[in-house]
Amino acid sequence: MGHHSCCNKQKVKRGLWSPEEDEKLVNYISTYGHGCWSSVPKLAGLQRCGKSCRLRWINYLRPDLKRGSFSPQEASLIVQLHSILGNRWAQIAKQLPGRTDNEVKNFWNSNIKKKLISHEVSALATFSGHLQNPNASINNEGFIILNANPNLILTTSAHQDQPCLPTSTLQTSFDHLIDYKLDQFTNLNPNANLVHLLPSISSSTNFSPHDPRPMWPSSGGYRLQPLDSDQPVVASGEFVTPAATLPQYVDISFLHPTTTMPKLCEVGEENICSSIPQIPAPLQDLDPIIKLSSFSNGYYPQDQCMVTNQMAMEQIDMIMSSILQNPPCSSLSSSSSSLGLTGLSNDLVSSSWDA
DNA sequence: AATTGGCGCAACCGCCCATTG
DNA sequence: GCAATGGGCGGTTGCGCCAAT
Repeated sequence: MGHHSCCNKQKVKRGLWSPEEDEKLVNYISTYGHGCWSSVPKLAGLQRCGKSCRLRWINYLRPDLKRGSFSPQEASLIVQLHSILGNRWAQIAKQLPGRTDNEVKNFWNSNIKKKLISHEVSALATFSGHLQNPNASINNEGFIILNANPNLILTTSAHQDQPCLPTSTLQTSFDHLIDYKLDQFTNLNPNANLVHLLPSISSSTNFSPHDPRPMWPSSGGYRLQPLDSDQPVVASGEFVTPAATLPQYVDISFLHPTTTMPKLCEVGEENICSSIPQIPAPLQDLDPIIKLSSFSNGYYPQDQCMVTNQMAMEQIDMIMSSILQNPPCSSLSSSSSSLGLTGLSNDLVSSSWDA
């Protein structure tokens, strides 16, 4: 596994491509096209494997590639598409003419991700502050209650790069929380006890997948649910609110009190769009302190693969038209607010490429 | 001037999936 | 139906550059 048949042959060169090799590959593909990649190296007079030739062409030699640093518009688009698509670099790159998935991935990992981490650390400071706030409390069932505004809840995300909070977070120091976050980002602590914040379904309820669906609360708190818990059903990890950053304070007032949570088993790729409530109101009226959130589209399941292409494309269309209509530096705030994207994206797009 | 550490990026690796014989 | 093959994708590695010491 790993190597294709053409790569197992003798005399296959690896490593950086020389200008001479580039020239041979460009000349050949310009004249004949690539056809079957496995035959390209032989026909082009290269001692490379076909896969290597393909990669070199796609990522570097293609004439339609756009070289140079990413523009603010491109960076803005990447941030917003990533909040929808996750690490689907090829899908993201398709929305960026002249950019490759490799380029987008590198840009994210070397530039934006750093900003995310630093932003999340500052968000955690706020989170910690709210936990120490007498207006926030945890009741005896483990619900976080924000008494001052019952429409504000704490959310986490199951997205990759967006780790959940440890249960210990709620009892221990802020420093511990920061350490934990960094561990998560560096994969040093993958087996930590994680929690999702779930709708406040009573833990005393013996809940089975065939029972009536629980309701999203119109107020009140969310219950902490360890990811590795043996606790039954209680929709453990089935649905979490989407988020590009953690922790967040999200206005759930748009969720109608009678909105029902679909069961995971009921939400196939074909009908998830209709299952997900749309956001009727922008978030710009939220208190500034809660504008840490990036709330792309109501909520979606823990498994990001469940997000359909159709849903993603609708989002992408919205984002792209918004970006085209609004120069990012001057008006991204309003455009992102209209998309339910706040705080994080603005900071990122205004600073991530400054250097 | 030499060394070191961080960073960006090109390239490779490992896997998945579709196609083909 | 099955194995071999090829294309594609996301994750990871390692090299080279550069700034800091």
